[in-house]
Amino acid sequence: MPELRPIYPLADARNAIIEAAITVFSVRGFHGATMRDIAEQAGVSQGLLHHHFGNKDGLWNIVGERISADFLEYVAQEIAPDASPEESVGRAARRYMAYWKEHPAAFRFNLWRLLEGRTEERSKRSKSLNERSVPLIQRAQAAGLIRDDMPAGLVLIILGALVQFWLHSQIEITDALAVTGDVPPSDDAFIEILLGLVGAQDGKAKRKPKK
Amino acid sequence: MPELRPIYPLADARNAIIEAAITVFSVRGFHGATMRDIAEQAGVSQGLLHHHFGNKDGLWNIVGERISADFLEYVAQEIAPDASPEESVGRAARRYMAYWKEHPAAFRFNLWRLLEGRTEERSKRSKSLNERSVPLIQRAQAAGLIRDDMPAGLVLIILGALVQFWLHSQIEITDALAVTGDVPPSDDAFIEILLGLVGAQDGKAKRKPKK
DNA sequence: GTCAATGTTGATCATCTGATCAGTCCGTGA
DNA sequence: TCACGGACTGATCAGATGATCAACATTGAC
Repeated sequence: MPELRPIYPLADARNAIIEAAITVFSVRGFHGATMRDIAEQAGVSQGLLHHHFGNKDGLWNIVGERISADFLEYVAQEIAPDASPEESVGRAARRYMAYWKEHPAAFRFNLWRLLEGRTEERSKRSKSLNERSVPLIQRAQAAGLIRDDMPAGLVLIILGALVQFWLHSQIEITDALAVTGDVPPSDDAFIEILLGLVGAQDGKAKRKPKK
Repeated sequence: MPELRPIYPLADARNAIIEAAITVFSVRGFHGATMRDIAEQAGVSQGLLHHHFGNKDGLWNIVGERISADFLEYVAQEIAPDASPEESVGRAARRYMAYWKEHPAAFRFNLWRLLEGRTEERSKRSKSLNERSVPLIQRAQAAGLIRDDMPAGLVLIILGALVQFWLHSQIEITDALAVTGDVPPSDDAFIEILLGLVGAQDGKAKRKPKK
């Protein structure tokens, strides 16, 4: 959290602007946000945004790069190539959820970016993460921990999709469960359910619930 | 596709406007779309939009209601309360995917609506669908066709989330599979994989791939 | 201390956008 | 036939918005 209304020789008004832009963009999207909103939120003049980032597109792109880099750094360090497959898939899944949970603005920004379309570096961004994660799952498949009736990449996609949906659709989930009088599980319990879904399904090797 | 440049006593310019609005809103979202764009796309004057719908919000809401009603009608008729559980879950899942596949504009509009936040009737909208679908899954669970280690509502949510992700993230999916040199399955094959995921997992009752 | 480069502001511009409104056109019912 | 109401248009308005620019402040190199 950067200080607002920075003392003059603040090292980096630039960072304050980026932080403000993340906040405003994530709430209203590209077209809904205004340069004035962002400037006010950052506590600087509007002209300064153009001085540092050229135009609105430039600012949007910088915000996107910042978020991608931050996310990658946070998640990738948990996906060590030499980790034992025993608990590593669960650990990675929990870390993945934790990031988006702790950075709801970044989460929404990515949804906006998906729709706004101005994101052709998307695959480039996820490439390095895939190259770390997929072998992890392959090893877990080889160890009999993860079902091997589908490619490792698909397992990864399924886990990622469900975590994302879990985070942005609590309302729908609550509603669907309410039909039978159930209540949504906790975040950790949900991860356990996911791991059970993709766990090896021959009776014996079935995943035991965590303690 | 409504005729552009309608002859004067055209029964319904109103519908032409709604169709145009679906198109334009789905591409650019609420703030990105302009009343002029929509008017031009519909082949009418801009003033007419305000005459029929009051303001931009009014038009946005009408479009939302139109899409929701259309979707419900399309999907719900496949979910007969008296259907046998044998193939009904698969049929419903295929129909669900088919709708969004055939109506990509409606699909994108719903994503926009999720982000724009102007949608508190969302749960109301999905309620009737839940009340039809959940019992369907419960019966399939009782018949030993669907895994019963999680509530029926959660099975529904998981299937829905994966179909949606499947539709809007083909790029990510292709990338993740490319790591191991795999290619994405067809739509139908993907549905089969999903049913295998949530299928009862005791060796015997396992779901056999379709023909 | 001087000076150039960079950071920063506030005012201003041109354009876009949602909304309004007077007025025209057409069908309909008395 | 006439009058009325609704559909529709085209021009126009007021406000918002992205961008520009001249002027001032600050920093750091020499």
